[in-house]
This record gives sequence, C-alpha cells and structure tokens, in this order.
Amino acid sequence: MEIRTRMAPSPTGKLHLGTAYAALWPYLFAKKNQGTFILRIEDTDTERSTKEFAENIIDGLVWLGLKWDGGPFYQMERLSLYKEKAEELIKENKAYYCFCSMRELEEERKKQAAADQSQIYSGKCRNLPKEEIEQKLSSGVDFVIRFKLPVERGKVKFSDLIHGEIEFDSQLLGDMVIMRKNGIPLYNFVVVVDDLDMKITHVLRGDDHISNTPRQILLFEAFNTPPPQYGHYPMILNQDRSGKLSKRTGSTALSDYRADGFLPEAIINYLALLGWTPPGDREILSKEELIQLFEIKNMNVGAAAWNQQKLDWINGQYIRSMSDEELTQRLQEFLPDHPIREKIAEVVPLIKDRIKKLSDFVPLTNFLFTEPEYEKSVFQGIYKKENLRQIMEKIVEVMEKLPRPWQKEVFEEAFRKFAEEEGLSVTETFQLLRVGISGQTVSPPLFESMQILGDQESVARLQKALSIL
RNA sequence: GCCGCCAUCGUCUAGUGGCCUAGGACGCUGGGUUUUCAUCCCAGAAAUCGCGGGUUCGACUCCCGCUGGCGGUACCA
Repeated sequence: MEIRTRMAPSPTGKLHLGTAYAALWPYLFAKKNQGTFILRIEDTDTERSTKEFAENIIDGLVWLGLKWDGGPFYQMERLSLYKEKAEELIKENKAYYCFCSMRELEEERKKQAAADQSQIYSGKCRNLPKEEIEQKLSSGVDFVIRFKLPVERGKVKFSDLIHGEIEFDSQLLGDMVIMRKNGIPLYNFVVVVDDLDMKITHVLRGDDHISNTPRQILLFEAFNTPPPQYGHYPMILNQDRSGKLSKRTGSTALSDYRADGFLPEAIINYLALLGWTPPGDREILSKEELIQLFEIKNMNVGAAAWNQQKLDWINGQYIRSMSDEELTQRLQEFLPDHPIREKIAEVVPLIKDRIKKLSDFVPLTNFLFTEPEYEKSVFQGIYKKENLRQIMEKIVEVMEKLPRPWQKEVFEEAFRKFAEEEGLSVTETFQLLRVGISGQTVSPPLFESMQILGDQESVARLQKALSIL
C-alpha cells in the first residue's frame, strides 16, 4: 500500500520553527518510503487564520526544500464535504444537534469543577425528542452538532509508532462538538474527514495531540474505517526548558533565521537532530542522507530543548563545506544591495572560516568598503613606546616603496624584515599595520585584505592613521 | 482536579541485564598550528544514569510507587 503522510499547519502565525519541525517528519517518512506527502492548510479558525500567514508558511517550506506532493488544500474550501459528513453521522444517529448555550455549558463546567468531577458535557441534548429538534431548528435556535461518543466502547487503545501502546478511557472523553452553527467544522472532526478523504496512512504529529487521538479513532470507527497509524513525536522546548518553544527565549519565526543568514540545509539538519538520532556518529547530514537514514523507531521520545549554539555550529559547518563559488552566490543572493557585491568573490576565501552565518559577512568585511575610524589608544595598546609615530611613519614608507603591482607574498617578506630591523615583534608590526588598514585589531588576513583594497587606498589609509598620532 | 506523555554530563544524545570504572556531539577549559580573529588538530573538566522499593548471581537497562517536567482537559488547532 502506498504510504501517504501529511502536514497540516494552521495559518495563525508566521512559519514557526516548531511547524517546520512538524513538516520534517512526515516529509522524511514519505520520501523514505517513496510515498506521498500532502500539505493541508487548517484554516477553520477564521478568527486567527489569514491568507498572509498561509503564504508565509508555504514560502518557508519551499525555502527549506520540504516540497509536498499534494496540495496545498485549504479546509475552508472544502466545507461542503464536512457538512455532508456531519449530516451522515446525524442520519446514522452517531451525532446530534445540541442547543445548549455557551453560558449554560460554562455553568455546567463550573459546577463539575467545584464537585471535583471531570469537566465533560452532560449529554443534555443527546436524546431530545424528534419534534423538539424540528421545532428548535425551524425557529432558528442556535445549535452545534455533537458527536455521540460511544461510551459502551470502553478503552480506546492504539499502538503509537513512537511510544508504543497507549490507552484512554472513552468515558472521560465526552460528546465533542464537531460542527459550529455557521457550518465551520471543529478540529477533531475535519482532521478525520480529511485524513479519510486524502487516504492518509501515517499521521506523524506532535505529542500535544496524543489526547486527541482517541477521539479521532472513535470518529474513524463511526465512519466504519480503520484509522491511520499514529506516531507522536516530542515537541521542541525553549532553550531553558521552560515549556514548548515560544518567543520567550528568542525568535521562533523561520523568516527571522533566514534573514539572519542561516542556511535551509543547516536548519533541516539541526531540526532532524532534535527529534531523531542518526545511526553512527555523524551529525552533519544532508537532506538526502536524512531521507536515507531516517527510521521512525529512532525518533526520540523525550522533548529536546532548543540549543542555539549548536545550530550556529552546524550552520558554520555548512558554510565551511561549501565551495567558494557557492558561498559567493549565496552571499550575493543574501546581500542583493551590498556596495561591493561584485567583489564578494574575492573576499570569500578570506572569511569562509570566520563566519557562522551569512549576516556575519557584513561586520567582518565592513572595513573593505567603508573608511575606518581611527583611535590613537588602539595603536598605543599595541605598541607602548614613545616612538609610535616614528614607527608608523616608517611603515608607511615601506609600503610606498613596495614594487607595484602588489603581491601579498612581498608584503609579508618586507614587513618581517622591517620588524627585524626595527627590533619589533612580528605580531606588533602586523597589528599596527592591521589597525592602520582596518581600524580594528581583528580582521580577515591582512595582506590579502590590502591587496583587495589596492595600493592607493591602503597607503591613503595609513597616512590618515598617521595624521591622528 | 482529572487524563496522558516523559525523566542519562549545562544542552542534544548512545545505551534493549554483565562489553559502562557510562560512549559521542555542542558548549566550556587548556595546549598546538597561525600576522589578529577564526578554522583545524590534540587534551581535559563535566552525569553517584530523578528518588525509593522490588525482580535477578548481576540493573542505566525489567516491575511497582513517588517526585518533577511537559502536554491535554474549548463552539483553538
């Protein structure tokens, strides 16, 4: 039988890391088994869902490379199907109209809470006389449709792909609402109708859905169909383990990570490591390798906390493993308005080992296209003697005398010789030169940087530095 | 409250009864390479396996209880 999985985000916010994580598992499982991965937009919460959020989610999934094979299907475009299915249940006496007001229900729950009872619907409208239902319906009383939970069913058991056997007592579930008066269905019901309609064979979802599973299984039974296989993976926790991943300890929007220069392959790799353990000890794995190695049985059962440093490290690993050409292209795409965009290719070899994310490129190379600000104290911090100015003058002199066109090998030879003659350490000399060129004590390799700047600019900078000493 | 899931270094994890005086990764510390910073390489610190009972010749591994964390308990998804 063909394996069919789905990912079903609700468009009530921008693509969250947790949503990307949720997409990864059904994607990997479907690809691993040459199956079909379906994208379904669960937009039945009309208060909170927006088209923009749906688009943001779709864009994000495309960027990550988690391409779906079917959809996107929007539930709000499928309302007639849900209506038909709800009526089918009513006809078969498996669902009923409920005329209880919100107020009544709230009071009922309050009473139950006070008496330390489970807060489940009393079933007041369960067996209303036919005439009363007709009368209320025709006089326009507000109603919802409730699923008639088969209490006699006893324990609902299922074998979770990740957790193993799980069971719930159906008595504790209550008659849930499956349809609002306005014809918009509720979550547990749409999910079942859609999973049924889309012939989903494997539902991989967060373990916050474990307690929804018995309700959904009961609905599948009401439709006389065996339920799909369920697998509930753990959620991602905040960095401080203070609960499920939220804005509390940092951004959770995928678009923020993208804007910060994280690579999609690094994010996929990291998310995979958060919920699954690869065989062997390699952790840097491409999407293709993940698909090949993925096994549900190796999915983790306990929740993992977000670890930003590990993502940073993984992103750095990906950057370093790229060819210079590829990194250049990525940077050019990432920095479309960069002032020396055409020079990025030249700079890339100097910074590849020095950046963890694409955005690091800018502060690290800023001095190459912006005149630095000089501070006397920085020079004095490197060379503490009185004749600082004289030394700098000599450095400028050496620079000016170097044969053109400039070669970086010549720089090094010339300044090592200079250091020896003047009795300076090589480090001191190179650092004075570095600050003179970049205004900073930390920079990409000095001589390569000078070559990129060119002889005139380099000498001009040193002269400007000299002027403040 | 009730229902459910989970529990090994700071974090992510390996571990399926003896191979564990608990292995790996990130991070951290120290050292090496190096013109700075990084990269890279080497070394190190870091878990009495949440607690208490069992079962067993033997338990991180099996069972029970407790505690703690998390999730659910909606006309949200």
